[in-house]
Amino acid sequence: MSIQPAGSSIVPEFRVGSRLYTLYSGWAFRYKTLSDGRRQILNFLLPGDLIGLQEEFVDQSTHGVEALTAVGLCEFPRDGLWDLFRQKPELGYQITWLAAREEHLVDENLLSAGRRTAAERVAMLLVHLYRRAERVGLVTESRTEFPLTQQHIADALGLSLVHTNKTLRQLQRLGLHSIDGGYLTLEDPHAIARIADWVDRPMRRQPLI
Amino acid sequence: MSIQPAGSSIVPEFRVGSRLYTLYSGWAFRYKTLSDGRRQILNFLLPGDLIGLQEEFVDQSTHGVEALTAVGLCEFPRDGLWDLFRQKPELGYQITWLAAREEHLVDENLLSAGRRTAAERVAMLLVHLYRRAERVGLVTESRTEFPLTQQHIADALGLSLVHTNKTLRQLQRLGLHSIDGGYLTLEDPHAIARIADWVDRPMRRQPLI
DNA sequence: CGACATGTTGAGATGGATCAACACTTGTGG
DNA sequence: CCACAAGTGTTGATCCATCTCAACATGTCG
Repeated sequence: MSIQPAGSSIVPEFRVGSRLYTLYSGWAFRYKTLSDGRRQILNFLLPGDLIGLQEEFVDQSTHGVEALTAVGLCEFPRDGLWDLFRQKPELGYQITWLAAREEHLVDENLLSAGRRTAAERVAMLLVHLYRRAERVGLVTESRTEFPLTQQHIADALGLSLVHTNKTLRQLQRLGLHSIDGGYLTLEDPHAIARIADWVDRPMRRQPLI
Repeated sequence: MSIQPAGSSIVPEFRVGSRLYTLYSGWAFRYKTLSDGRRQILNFLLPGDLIGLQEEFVDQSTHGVEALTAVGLCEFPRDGLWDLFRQKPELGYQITWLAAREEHLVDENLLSAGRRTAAERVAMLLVHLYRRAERVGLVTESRTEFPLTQQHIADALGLSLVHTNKTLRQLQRLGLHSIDGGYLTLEDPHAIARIADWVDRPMRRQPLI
């Protein structure tokens, strides 16, 4: 396993033939940028998530991956995914599981960016990340580490930084959540979930790779 | 293989335990809706695309799939994906290939919805769909069947129907494209690609399932 | 023929963008 | 130790891209 510091680039946005990892510890995110610099964060990565699967199939890396905190990475063997599928079909199945789940995350984010208002997007992001963190055991005493800056939130939601700030403050003033000292608390989980139009769907237990 | 008419629902938006198919012929799309009816189209499906993979892993279907034209569907064996991976790892590998590629499509759409202007989104959608159609042999004489209504385009781009119409007309007036009689032509592929900030990236040959 | 889906266009309203300041913290070099 | 720059968060004022509302045209289908 290798360790990388917060803010470092795990997969550069344009690059040929990178490797496949699982995120063992820490937070990261996938992103794309337009040629004039506008950036969209595609989804956030929590422990257990896969990094670099698309690069295996698309010849050029089309998104970057960056560390939000210090991260631990677990690298897959170099000899190719195809061999892995042949030799350990169970592992192949689990990789597909993770790929389908990540697509599900992007689906949710696209629904937000395309159809939700600013307040709904922010609420959705907070609830969604909180529940994901919860599922991988990152929540203690009703709060979770929350290493995103407002710029990250804005880039994830397709909003401007300024409007993101105003919307966050608005929700916080309503007593829905608080972000303090790098930790997120859902002060009124029911209300914030209602705003986000969030329904907690059961997912199968996550495979351990 | 089964056939379904245009406009029919292939996978309803909320449903437990549906099946896995490949789209053999025709056009379809995946979508999600908020509880008040706002709809977001996640991506369009062309021949060779997979339908229903997420349902295999998420216990409840979280997106619907609808046919745009009459479609031919090829159903995977009922006995479960896990057996398939074990017995035919090559097929498993190709399924993962397709899953990663579909995620790549959703990534692109999220970038559009989050960061592109209306004109850029429309340009991107037209170029992207045209190139995809081209890749599966649906382009003849520089045009492709184009079964989307403006409502579909609006729902895919996160725009209102009215603004979608005005933007389409604007691009058409500039001589960038034309949509006529259910067919799309890129009149000025270079210009429209520039607006879309589109770069044609090579992809590996698509596996035939 | 009427009902309905689809496309088109103008006018006015508005959510969110942009611009501009400023506060606070952290790190860095002198 | 201070001076300064850079990153982050906050807030008000103004602007504009897009939304909403409204009306109408066209084509299809029963």
